Amino acid sequence: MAYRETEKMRTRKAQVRQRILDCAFACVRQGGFQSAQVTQVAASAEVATGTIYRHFESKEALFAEVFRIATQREVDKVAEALATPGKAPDRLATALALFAARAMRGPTMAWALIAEPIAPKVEEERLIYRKAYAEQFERAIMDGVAEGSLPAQDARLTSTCLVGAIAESLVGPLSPTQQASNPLPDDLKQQLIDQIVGFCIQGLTGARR
Amino acid sequence: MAYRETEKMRTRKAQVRQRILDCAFACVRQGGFQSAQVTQVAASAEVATGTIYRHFESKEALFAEVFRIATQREVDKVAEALATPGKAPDRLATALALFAARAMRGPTMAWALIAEPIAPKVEEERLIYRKAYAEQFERAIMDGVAEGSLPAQDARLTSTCLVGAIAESLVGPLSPTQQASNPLPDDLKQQLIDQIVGFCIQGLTGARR
DNA sequence: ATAACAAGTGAATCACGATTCAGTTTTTGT
DNA sequence: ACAAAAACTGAATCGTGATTCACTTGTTAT
Repeated sequence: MAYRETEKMRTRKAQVRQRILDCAFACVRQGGFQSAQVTQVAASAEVATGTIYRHFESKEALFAEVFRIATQREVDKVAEALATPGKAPDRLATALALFAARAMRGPTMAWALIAEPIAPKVEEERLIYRKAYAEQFERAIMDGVAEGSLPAQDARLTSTCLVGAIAESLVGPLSPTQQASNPLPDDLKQQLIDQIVGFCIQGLTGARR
Repeated sequence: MAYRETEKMRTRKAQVRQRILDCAFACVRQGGFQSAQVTQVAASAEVATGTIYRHFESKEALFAEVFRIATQREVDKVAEALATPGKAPDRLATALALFAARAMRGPTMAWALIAEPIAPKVEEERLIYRKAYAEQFERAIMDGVAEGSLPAQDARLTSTCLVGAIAESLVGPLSPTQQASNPLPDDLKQQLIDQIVGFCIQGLTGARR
């Protein structure tokens, strides 16, 4: 008898797996899921195509995991912003601005997470992602209603409207293509974000801040 | 010498072309652009695959035209709703409700027009479509600002937020898949639409209607 | 050193759908 | 009826990219 899996090997395997994940992530960040090819991921991770399949069930499985990781990051950031002390409208404004700013900094990834059409298995992850967001915003909105800083409303619905308004105004008409060609200067970006957040908060509170 | 193109033939050709367009339209309505295959369109129009290429440059060209037609229909409806007499907020509320109701009645098509990712040539059409919408809503918002029924704002941006909020709340989380499996009863649909429009108008005016 | 097994390789294969095109049918004017 | 010109047909081809697998290399225990 011989070869027994050892700690060293387990570590090395995990590293390769991680490198593949990182490279896949980079591919998506750069060109979205559409342009993410197994061959490219393999090349940039410096492994053979076949190796990908030693670490992941399929392309879909790999990218589902990439999606999950990217998503978790964003949701955590939003959760963090919402966890600060203060009245609900202020916390929401902060979180929305953060969400918008991050989407703007990485529009391709934002588009990929929010709207880009993808394989069913990845789409499932998107549902989870959306639910996670909805829950964050919903909770804050419900806090606001409870403390009287927001009028009564269907928190689930309005949280969805928030995400839609931001997503569309950031990655819709000012779409991926345009983003690459004409990057806005920072001050205009900030102004745009302020306006979008203004609209959203007004939609929630019925009043200008 | 012989065959000279005759009126009869020109008509017949136009009919075939139209039948292909109609069937392609039906395909998109049913399954979005993603699932629209040339072979299927041909089959349902009862022509050979090759015939499609006698009438259209390419698959992209065919679907670009389908997109244009579907789009024009929607934009016309919105334009009509906005053309009624009255104060801007009321006209906008009517138009938004109409937009939402139509999207809800045909969610797959709505998704295809608003957000489904597609070939570049079709994407170009989408840009035109979005501009057409933006122009309609923008004009109404600017009317409102002028007549004092809306506070000063960046009409372009807010009109985009409107579309995003509606699109996301109708075809996002309550996505194509879900729509098929659990169709809402009419009264709840109406209620949902009212709430969405409420959020939007509040976002514009800063006040409940 | 060697046996036993796992991990890695990448060219070959497969899947899928758009597109082509040689052959067939239809239409038209004489 | 016939020849010229389209229009139609659909099986074959092509392109693209995921997936496989026979083979090579690396690792471990004896």
